[in-house]
Amino acid sequence: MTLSDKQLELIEEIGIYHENNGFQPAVARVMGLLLVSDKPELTFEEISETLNISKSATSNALNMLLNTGHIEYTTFHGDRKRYFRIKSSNWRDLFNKKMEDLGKLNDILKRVLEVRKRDNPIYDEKLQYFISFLDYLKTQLPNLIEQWEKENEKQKA
Amino acid sequence: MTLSDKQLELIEEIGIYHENNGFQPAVARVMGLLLVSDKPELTFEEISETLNISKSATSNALNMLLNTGHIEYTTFHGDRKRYFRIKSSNWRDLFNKKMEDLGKLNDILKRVLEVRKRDNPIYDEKLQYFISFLDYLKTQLPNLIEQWEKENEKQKA
DNA sequence: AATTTGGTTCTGTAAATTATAAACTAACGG
DNA sequence: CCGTTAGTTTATAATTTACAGAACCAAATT
Repeated sequence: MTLSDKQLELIEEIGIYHENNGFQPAVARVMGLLLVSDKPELTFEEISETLNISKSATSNALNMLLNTGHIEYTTFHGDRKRYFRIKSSNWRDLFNKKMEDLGKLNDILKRVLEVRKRDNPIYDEKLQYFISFLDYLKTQLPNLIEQWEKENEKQKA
Repeated sequence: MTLSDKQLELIEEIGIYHENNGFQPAVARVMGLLLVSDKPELTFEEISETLNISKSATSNALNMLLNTGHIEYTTFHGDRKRYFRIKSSNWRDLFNKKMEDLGKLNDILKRVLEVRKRDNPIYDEKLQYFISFLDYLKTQLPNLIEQWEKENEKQKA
């Protein structure tokens, strides 16, 4: 498989994005490739060869991405190869994970307020403020998503 | 300075949270300490001793956090020590950074759609859907924040 | 039953990260 | 100007990570 310069460039950018989110470099490149590839589904061999990573690195990356639900595969009758693709539900998941992360932060911060004993309550105020914002965000986000879905329907109609 | 078990535990949790966000372990622990400490401001020495990290690690961590605007310090007349504390504006910044990151992702995804050539447009649809959601989120987030600020005013009154 | 295909698992290692200890420096106090 | 305090810088040690290469394995093919 050959890729255009733009595709190669994008794979690197997507790679760096995912590296910053805690993925290993090779794993991040596999995500990039599956995303920018003209073909939506690629085999183990295609991935390994196109990205120039060893079979072991490819195996590890694919299994990691399968386990974390980022990709999936199909097979075809009379063909032992697996055809990997990005899980399309993955987008919503990715967004949800970011939001969950904020939730985790919020939980920690609430415990901070419980545990530390500051003489002057002024020091707690800003933190309380942020916590309550995150709580508000959590309640309002579903509404926002609903609203957007409505808008989207309108546009289609 | 002595910390309760709960405080020590929280420092580790905050540490792990920040490590996942790309901070070095020692840096992440310093953030944790400044957050859970009963005293809002701590000296270099207190930080170094309480966390049991070397002077150089402490120096690096504090300078890194100063440079990235996560902490700040005050001084007092006739006292050469600096008193470090978490920048309170930091909370909003932290949230903004997460949102910026989603914006970055969105930019990349838009370019993906431009660059890859998939025969079947069905494969582009879900991605387009996600992109338009992120766009919508970007327009609506300021409103949401404004709304929350209003609610907050009401509560105070 | 031997070989090929489509991987997986194990071992070694280069490179990067993280932290330490010790030497150093700049400011102040006596 | 000598010692102490408050840190910084440098050199280096320890740990972790990320991957390649090779051996390995199970299913299908010849």
